Amino acid sequence: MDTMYVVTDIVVFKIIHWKLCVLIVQRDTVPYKWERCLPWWFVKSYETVEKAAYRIIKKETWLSQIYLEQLHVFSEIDRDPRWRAIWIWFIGILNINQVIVPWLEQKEALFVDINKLPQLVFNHWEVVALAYQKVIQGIEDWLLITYFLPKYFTLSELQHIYEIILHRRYDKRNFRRMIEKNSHIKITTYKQNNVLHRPASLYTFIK
Amino acid sequence: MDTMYVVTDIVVFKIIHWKLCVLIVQRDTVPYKWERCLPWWFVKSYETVEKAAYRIIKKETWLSQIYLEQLHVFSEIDRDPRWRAIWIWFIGILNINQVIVPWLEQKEALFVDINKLPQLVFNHWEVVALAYQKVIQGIEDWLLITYFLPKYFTLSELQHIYEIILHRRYDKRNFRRMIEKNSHIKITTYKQNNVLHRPASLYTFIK
DNA sequence: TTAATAGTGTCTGTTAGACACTATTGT
DNA sequence: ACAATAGTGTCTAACAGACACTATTAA
Repeated sequence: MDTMYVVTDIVVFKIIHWKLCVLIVQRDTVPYKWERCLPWWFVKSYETVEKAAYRIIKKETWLSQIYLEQLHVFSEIDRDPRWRAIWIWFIGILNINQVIVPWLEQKEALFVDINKLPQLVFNHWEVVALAYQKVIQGIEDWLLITYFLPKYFTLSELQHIYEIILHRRYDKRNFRRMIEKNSHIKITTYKQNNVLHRPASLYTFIK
Repeated sequence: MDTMYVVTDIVVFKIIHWKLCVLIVQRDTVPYKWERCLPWWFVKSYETVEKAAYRIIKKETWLSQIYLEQLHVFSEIDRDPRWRAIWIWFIGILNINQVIVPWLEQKEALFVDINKLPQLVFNHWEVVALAYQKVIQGIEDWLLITYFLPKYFTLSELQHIYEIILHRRYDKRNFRRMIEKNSHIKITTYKQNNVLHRPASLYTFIK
């Protein structure tokens, strides 16, 4: 009957400029002080691991809205020689309209193309790969994709995000037919405006 | 920076008499002493959560082989008023040939049909439901079903297990065609023996 | 009128599901 | 021979994927 530190770590995904990106921060504690890593912190005794994850995201991005889902628990005894701890990893998803305030994006926290990640401490690169696999699964199985988009979106945007994450192309007509059969995605009467071309109808998710 | 107790809990599944069953034990500590619950215990500082799960299963069943997979972390602060703890839940699967020694099965640990579970402490019933959902997912997505069967098995056994877990029927011919296309399941040259009918060919999983 | 993207229909090959009889073994 | 389960082929409807042109808006 031993007690341990509990740490929450998060792989935050967001599509930026039609690329899948991951939120990277700088460590402000030893070991590896100032090196690049994924957002993390200790879970406090008065909060759940989910609450801790929300708190960490808010500290790093000033955003209080994010989709979170548990990814995996790591509990190797020699991961950090100073403490006995376990690491509860989350996947987080921000939608394309959720912007991070600029000075934060410049100085401390930033999104990096998943294909151009810098060296990360510990096994963080492997965890990103695991998280990406789970996102792919979630998109094939159900509506995880909804969290990458705001409430209203065009079918081209939706198709674009499918293509980026699943790394394949869709034929526009076949894609639209697929969506028509999906009972969770419905057309609205709204349209895009201020675009330099025929405005697209906006769609929405119904859960 | 607080420390907590870490508990591992396991939902162990096994097909017995062609029914999906869950391993139930008796609590030997307060609160709820002697009531039915799922296998659990504290994670010690010198082991991972997985090692703890194996240890718990060995204590309850005397079996040292089991398939384990992480299910979910619960960390509500008021779940147990005596300690601040977090609960790491696992799914465990035993194959149809792995028997529990009889006196244990009678006295302390036993498998109960998932449709006839007794009252369980805490939210254990909900966790079983969550675990069952994940098993269904795992069977649809990939080869989780392999863990319900021993190394060699007949297609009728495989079909039977699919039918029990996914709660649907398959046509024998369509099922066999489906399996032929599955590159992870291969026929062997072995056959059943000592059966009162035409002996079936044995198949095996290649991973 | 042009530039830019939205929106639409058909054909074809593959797959999933419905369906019934013959084969092989032990007793 | 009988009891019991193994093992096999065809037809059809639904679906997935390939493919090219017209529609609508702002500038």
